[in-house]
Amino acid sequence: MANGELARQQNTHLVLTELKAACANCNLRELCLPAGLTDSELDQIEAMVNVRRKIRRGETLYRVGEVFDAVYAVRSGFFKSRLTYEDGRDQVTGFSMAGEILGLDGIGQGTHNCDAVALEDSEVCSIPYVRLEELSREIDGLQRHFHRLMSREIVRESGVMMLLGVMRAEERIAAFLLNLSQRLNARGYSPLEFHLRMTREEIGSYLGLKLETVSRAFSKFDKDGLIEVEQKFVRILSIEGLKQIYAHHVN
Amino acid sequence: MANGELARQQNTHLVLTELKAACANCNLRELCLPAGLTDSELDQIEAMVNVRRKIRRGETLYRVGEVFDAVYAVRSGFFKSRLTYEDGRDQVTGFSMAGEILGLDGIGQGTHNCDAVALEDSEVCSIPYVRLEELSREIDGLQRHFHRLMSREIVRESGVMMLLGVMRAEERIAAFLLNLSQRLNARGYSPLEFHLRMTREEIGSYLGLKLETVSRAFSKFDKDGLIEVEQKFVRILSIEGLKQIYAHHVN
DNA sequence: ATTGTGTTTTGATGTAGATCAAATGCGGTT
DNA sequence: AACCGCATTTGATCTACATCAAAACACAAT
Repeated sequence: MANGELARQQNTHLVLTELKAACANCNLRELCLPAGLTDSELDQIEAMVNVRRKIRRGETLYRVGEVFDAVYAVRSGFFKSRLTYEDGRDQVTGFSMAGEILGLDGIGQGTHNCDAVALEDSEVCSIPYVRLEELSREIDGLQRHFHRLMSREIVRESGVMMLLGVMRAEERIAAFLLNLSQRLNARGYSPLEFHLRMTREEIGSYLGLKLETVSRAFSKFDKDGLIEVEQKFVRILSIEGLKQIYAHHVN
Repeated sequence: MANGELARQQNTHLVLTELKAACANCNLRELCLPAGLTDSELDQIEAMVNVRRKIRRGETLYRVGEVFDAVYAVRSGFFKSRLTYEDGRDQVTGFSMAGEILGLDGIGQGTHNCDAVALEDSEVCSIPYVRLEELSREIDGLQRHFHRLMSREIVRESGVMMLLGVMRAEERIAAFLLNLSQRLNARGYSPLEFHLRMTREEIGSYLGLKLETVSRAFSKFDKDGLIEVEQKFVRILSIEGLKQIYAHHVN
């Protein structure tokens, strides 16, 4: 492009102000950041969040074995985290949407422990870990917030362990749909109608099921009037009905 | 006892000095604490670890819903962490041995998210979370160490997710034995001979299997000359053989 | 020693979900 | 419009593990 240079010059200013004002104006602020920050604390935090990065659908934010030096806040888009076993079998360990933090698994060994793959064009804020360490020594609320985020990830994972360890196929899928619904709701989206960003196979991998089993459960829920499914579009007709799926298990 | 009072008086001094010197002399120090602490930092940390608590076999260190105010370092003994579902089904989410940290799940919501049950008479060091927050603002190494511990717990759990999501029964059990072996080895115990502290049912719950399946796998491994099992006693005859169990899966 | 209680082993049978297979549908490319 | 590659659905069959059942064993209490 002939006017690429000009465009870039104009952008320089735009990008800088955008970065400077980023967190204060971000509608995901209450998800990413602790409440009750002073203006100067917010300034410090904004200075720390120094890079926005765009990830195209299908590309990875990081991969197993890469050096860990930052955690990421999802600004827009959708990710899966994936662990691949030596023989090629893989396990989706989580799905991340706007306002959620990715990369916490890397702190322990200093290298990333899974792949984070964008399931749609996405944007993340990059937060260098050494800066995060420094700042959380200065800002009590940030320290605690960060600890909470890690702890919640531990709790989330033990929930998945329970799902994989004790629930039956339809229970897992009902739980999965309810969880998605609730997270979308927390972000101001409809909890009753949404587009799945992942394939049946990815859902299956997350839930420890085969894609055919996922598909059959969707069809069954549809037939039973609990949901309407059409490809990736889902409408929940009965939250209560889904909840009951895993309430009346015969032990 | 008639001389209980006297014994307690003598103990007062003993206990205090024991606490004062606790971490510096503790043989689990390199598991619990960061390396390279100065003497004064070590003093501060020792002051923070202010309570030793004994938990009898079968008793709980904490339960779901209890207020979280401390994390615990296992000094001796063995614990399971357990999540109970509304209908009574439960999932063992982990086993903890000396030098490991319990309770990290509580930070997120301020209440414990699982039960921690002693599988044998055990002792823990109690570390009040607010003191830990304060100190990790002052001691960089402690902050990082704590973050690492949490991150490793996240990684451990995603490993279990893979185990539950993609492995077959015998693979899970081989992986379980190898993991135990490796952790015992890191603590100076024999990696090849050990006593299981948990029942077949608890192993099964952890691995998403029924106790009969666990028992059958043990018998099979024994018959195949990979291990010797006699009740809770296990001798590993071929580490390599166990590793191969989950190497040659037909995808 | 004896009784009781809980754990483990082993066998016989059942089943939830995997696997195999084929048809249908959809989005992107030429 | 026609084609291709990929995702999804649905049916038929298979199988790994669960379930059911019973015996053997370990350990604690009396």
